[in-house]
Amino acid sequence: MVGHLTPPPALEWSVDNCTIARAMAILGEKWTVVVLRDVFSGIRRFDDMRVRTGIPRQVLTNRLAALVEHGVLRREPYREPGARVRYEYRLTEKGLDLYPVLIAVAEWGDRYLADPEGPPLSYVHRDCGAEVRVEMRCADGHDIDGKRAVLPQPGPGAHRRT
Amino acid sequence: MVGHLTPPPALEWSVDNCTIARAMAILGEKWTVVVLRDVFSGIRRFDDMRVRTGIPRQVLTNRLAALVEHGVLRREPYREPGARVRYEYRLTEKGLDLYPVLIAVAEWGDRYLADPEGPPLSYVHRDCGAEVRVEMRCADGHDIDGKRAVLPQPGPGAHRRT
DNA sequence: AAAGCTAGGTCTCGTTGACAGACGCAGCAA
DNA sequence: TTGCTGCGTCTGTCAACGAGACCTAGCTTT
Repeated sequence: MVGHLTPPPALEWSVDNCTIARAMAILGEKWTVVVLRDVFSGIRRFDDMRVRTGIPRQVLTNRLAALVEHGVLRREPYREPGARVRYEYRLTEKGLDLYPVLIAVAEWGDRYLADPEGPPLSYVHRDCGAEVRVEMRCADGHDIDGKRAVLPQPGPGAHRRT
Repeated sequence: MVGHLTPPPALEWSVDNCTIARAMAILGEKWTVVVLRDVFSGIRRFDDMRVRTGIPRQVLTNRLAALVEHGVLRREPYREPGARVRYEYRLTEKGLDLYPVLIAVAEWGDRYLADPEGPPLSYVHRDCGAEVRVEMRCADGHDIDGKRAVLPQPGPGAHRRT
């Protein structure tokens, strides 16, 4: 416990190695998160995704290739009886680790952007069926009460701007 | 407690009212989350953001306008001594509620995309200085252990596809 | 073996959005 | 009057998206 910290001078740390920007370079391309939503829901095949989402073929091709290239998805061969070998897309560990991102986005969207009848998709705990949410907690185990209780700080990779 | 649930038939619920897609229509535009990162870090003025991020003027103008229009930011007048009135951009409640999203993205980026020296930015608990993380927890209070313990389900707004 | 189906992948072309750089503009100061 | 500041807008170029048609490998059917 160090007492209340004060914000650092905000303009002094750089931005070119920003991990948020890098993450969003992957996740922020149009349709990428929608593809991930489907994959998390067990949709693994090109045409299933395309039909469900309406993503143009080329774009879907690009997104899947990019996600595979970034190690979020992996391409696995499968074979339906009496058909040739095809490939499906499955989450890697790196991909599964996007679950909190997906749920955080869904939670925000559900709160502010849902239709009156509610969101079309929810996430529940497999063991008890209760809705899953994300919560902020600090490494010392304190639950973060208000959002003002979080303080952005320069991290180890921060370097001053010229 | 209902025992383990089995996944629903995945192809049967629709997608056009998806709150994830709607959220990403706001957050997924290029640079939007980077702008938010700055605003959360206390950067509130056009040129400060532009210099720090390198976002082209037009794009920054568009993003700020879009975020204001969506109610994520609000435009507040301020006046430096001996200058005319200008406007700065501040988070609304709706914007502050994006904190879990921002931290979830940062956490994933930090884990997989950071430079060897570490990320340039971290989020700490204002009271104790410990790093803030997001965690998944269900409404019954169970911490979600593995990521396979979450099950996507059709929600109240789900409607079948034709 | 010829023809057709399936689950994708590829090509083309029109439209939108990003980027860089220059210019405009409302106050305030000199 | 001129210049500075903090934005905003205009212009032209290039990449990405969107719609639709066309291609393809391997299987089945005749």
